[in-house]
Amino acid sequence: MTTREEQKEQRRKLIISKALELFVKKGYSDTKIGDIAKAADMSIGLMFHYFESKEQLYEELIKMGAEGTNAPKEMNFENPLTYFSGFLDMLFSYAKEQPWVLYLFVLMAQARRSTGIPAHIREIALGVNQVEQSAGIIEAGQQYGYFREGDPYALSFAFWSSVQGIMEQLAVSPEMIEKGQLPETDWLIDIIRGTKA
Amino acid sequence: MTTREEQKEQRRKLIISKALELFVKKGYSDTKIGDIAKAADMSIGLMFHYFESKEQLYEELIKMGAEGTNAPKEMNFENPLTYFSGFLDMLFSYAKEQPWVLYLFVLMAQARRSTGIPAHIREIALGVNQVEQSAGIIEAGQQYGYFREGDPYALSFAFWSSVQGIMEQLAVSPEMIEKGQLPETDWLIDIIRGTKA
DNA sequence: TTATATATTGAATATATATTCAATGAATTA
DNA sequence: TAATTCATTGAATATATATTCAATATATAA
Repeated sequence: MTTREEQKEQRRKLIISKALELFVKKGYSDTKIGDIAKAADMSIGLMFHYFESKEQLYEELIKMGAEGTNAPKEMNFENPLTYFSGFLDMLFSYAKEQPWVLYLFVLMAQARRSTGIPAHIREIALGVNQVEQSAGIIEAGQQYGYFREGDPYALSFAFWSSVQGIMEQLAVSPEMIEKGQLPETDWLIDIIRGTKA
Repeated sequence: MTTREEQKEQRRKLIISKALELFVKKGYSDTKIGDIAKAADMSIGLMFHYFESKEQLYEELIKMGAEGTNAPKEMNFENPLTYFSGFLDMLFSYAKEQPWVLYLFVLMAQARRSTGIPAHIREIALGVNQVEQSAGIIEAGQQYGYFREGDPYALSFAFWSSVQGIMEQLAVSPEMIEKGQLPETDWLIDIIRGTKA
C-alpha cells in the first residue's frame, strides 16, 4: 500500500519519464500534452494537476539535464583522452540499460540548437556547453601529442557535434541498440586523436 | 522589366529559399506560415497563392533534396575512401558559397528522423538513405584495408550520423563558417578509416 | 482604350491544442 | 463516523495558426 505522497511522487516520475522520451523523439512542439497524458495513461486534466504547464514540465527536464550532463566536469582522468573516451563509454553503456541518460543528453543538445523553445529555458541548456570547455582540454593536450593538429575549438566542435548526431539518431533507432550495432568509442575518439601508429 | 511568368518564378524561388532556411533552423512545426511570409516580405494570403499549403511547400523542398543528395551515387571514384571524402569536401565547400546545399542535406536528415512530419513526406526522405548504401561500400573496401575493422553497418551509421550532427550544428552556427572554423574532411574520414601509419 | 486575367491584401473561418474549471470520488484526519 | 483534503475526470475556454475569401490593384490582351 502506497501513501499519497509516494503515489504523487511516482506519478510525477512517470510523467517525467514519458515526457522525456516523447520530447526527444518528436521534439518539443510536436509533443502534445495529450501525447504525454496518453503515454502516462491519465487524463489531460490530471497532467495539469502535477505540472502547471507543458513549458514548466519541459523546464524541469532541462534542469535535470543541466545537472546530469555536467558530470564529466568532475571526472578525473589520467590523460586528457580518457576525459572523452570515459564520457563516451558511459553514454554507450547507459544506452542499453538506462536510455534516459542518453535521452537527457539528446534533450539538452536539441534544446541548445532549437529556436522553437522558450528563450529562458534555452538559456539553461546553453549554459551546459561541452564545446567550449573541451576546446581548452584539447588545446592543452595538443602540446603533448594527445590530440591531432588543428584549431582546438573546431576539433571540439566536430567531436561533440558528431557525438550529438549519433546519440540523436540512436535515440530513434532502438534496433541499432538491440542488435548491438553501437559505434565504438575509438571510432569517435579518432576524430580528435587523429592517425597514430 | 520582368514579365509575369518570370516574376512568378522568382517569387516561388524566394519563398522556397526562405522556407528552406527556416525549416532547417526552426524545424517543420515551429516554422509558421507567417514566419515564411515575413521572411519573403509578403502577406500570408499571397503565400497561399503560390503554394496550396505549408505541407505542400515542405514536400517540394524534400523532393528537391531527394534529387540533390542522391548525387554521390553517381560519383565515380578511384578508391572507396574518396567516395566519402569527395562528398564531404563538396558539402564543406558549399557551406560557404551556397548554404542551401547544406540546408537541403540537413533538411533531409531531419525529415528522416522526425516523427512530426506528414508520413507520406517522410517516406520520400527515407528513400534517400546513405547509411545502407555506404555500408556496402565499406564492407567491400575493408577487404583491401581501406576501412577499419568493425560492423560495416555500424561504421556507416556512425559516419553519417556524425556528418549529420555537424551539418545540423553548422546550419545554426554561421559564425563557425565565417571564422573558417570548419571541421576538416580527414577528421571525419578517420571515423571509418581508423588509425593508419 | 476596354476587358480580362493575375497579383496582392486584410479580414473571416476553421481547427488544433494548451489551459481552466466545476463536479465527483477516494483517501486522510479529527 | 464526519469533515476535509486531495486525485481525477470530462467538458468548457482561450489562443495560436493554417486556410479561405471577397475586395482591390496591377498587368496583359483585345
